[in-house]
Amino acid sequence: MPVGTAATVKGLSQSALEDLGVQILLCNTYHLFLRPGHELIRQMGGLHEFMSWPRAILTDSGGYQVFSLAKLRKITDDGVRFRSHLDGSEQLLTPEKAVQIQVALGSDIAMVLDECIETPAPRNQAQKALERTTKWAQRARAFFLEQEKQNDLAQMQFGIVQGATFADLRRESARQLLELDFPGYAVGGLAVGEPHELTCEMAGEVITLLPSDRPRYLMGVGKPEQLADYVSLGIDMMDCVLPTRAARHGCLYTGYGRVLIRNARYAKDPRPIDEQCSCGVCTRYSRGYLRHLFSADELLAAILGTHHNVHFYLDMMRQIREAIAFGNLAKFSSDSHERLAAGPS
RNA sequence: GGACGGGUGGGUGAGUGGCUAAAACCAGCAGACUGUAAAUCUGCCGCUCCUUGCGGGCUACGGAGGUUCGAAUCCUCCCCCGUCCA
Repeated sequence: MPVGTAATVKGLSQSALEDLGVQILLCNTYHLFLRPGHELIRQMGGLHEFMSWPRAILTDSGGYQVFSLAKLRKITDDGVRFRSHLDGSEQLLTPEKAVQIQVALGSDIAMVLDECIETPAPRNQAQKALERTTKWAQRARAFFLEQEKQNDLAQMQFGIVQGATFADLRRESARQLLELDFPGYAVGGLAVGEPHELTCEMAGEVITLLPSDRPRYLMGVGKPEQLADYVSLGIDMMDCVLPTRAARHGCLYTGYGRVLIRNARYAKDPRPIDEQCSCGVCTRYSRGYLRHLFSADELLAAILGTHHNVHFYLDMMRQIREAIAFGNLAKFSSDSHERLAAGPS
């Protein structure tokens, strides 16, 4: 899932996203709540209509902002009190409020509000966040089911496993959430500081407990060379800002590593970003031209870079699906590790 | 011919006796980015030497002299640039 926090994937139009084959976008509850406001979006016909996106939308709950905006919030058992980074106003986000906002937005998948903490974290802190996340999930689930009864929602709600880097806490979290019978489950609070091996270990601990006939979603990952690892573990869904953000910063992905397009070595390079890539950028523009756009700080740099990186990620996932179909995901995974580590020519 | 104002590292431009190899910004070079406070952030950015250290040497604030323990900073002359007056 490409990330479109503020109802836009930075640098790409909705038609471009459709053409790239994007099936589902991630948008953000907290950010859309602050601006332009969920009631406004409801009045505009819901998020799909508002942003003209006919395909699926998953809305994150604001749980990640508990982590990323740690300096601007205070957390209590009731919910999270944010100091808005936009206007300084104080905003209270509770599990119920997060549901309410997402119902107003009308996303296809709504995430429960969770407490995402930095890793590594002390065990008692991890335990506390886990317990709160479970309690919030219970409240969010109850509130959602109530809303569903009243409003005939075309929306699903996913729970989020926490537990930092403690295997037993992760398992405990999963078991508690299973009682709430979510139609899909996410693993959150990973890739927030711990090494990749530990991310895999934690995801692996939990994945086997979660029903394989329902989507299992690892939140906020990952680097290109990590995607196949996660899928190998049983992960069905992922989202990440990396392809879009890195693109804006001049980091372009290829099948053989990253091209830091601002580097002087690419100034007169007539080749495309990735000679194996079939995207609209690689079939048309040279590295030299792209480097020029980035150097000159042109808008088109971000647009073309993002287009390529999103294409690259989607293509990576296509290849992974293909590998699964052919029964050689393990080989694909190790091969891609090697290729991506090789570095661009 | 005269009167002012000014000449600082690739650029703009601070600095008006020591804490200055010289602020800041830009450019340049390299790096980071994982449920987006990110078109952001970080490091390097005179030359050179090595036992890589808050290390040594050299060169540097238009030019040449001078004052001073010490000068980008003060003095003298010269050369440029701008504005104005003749």
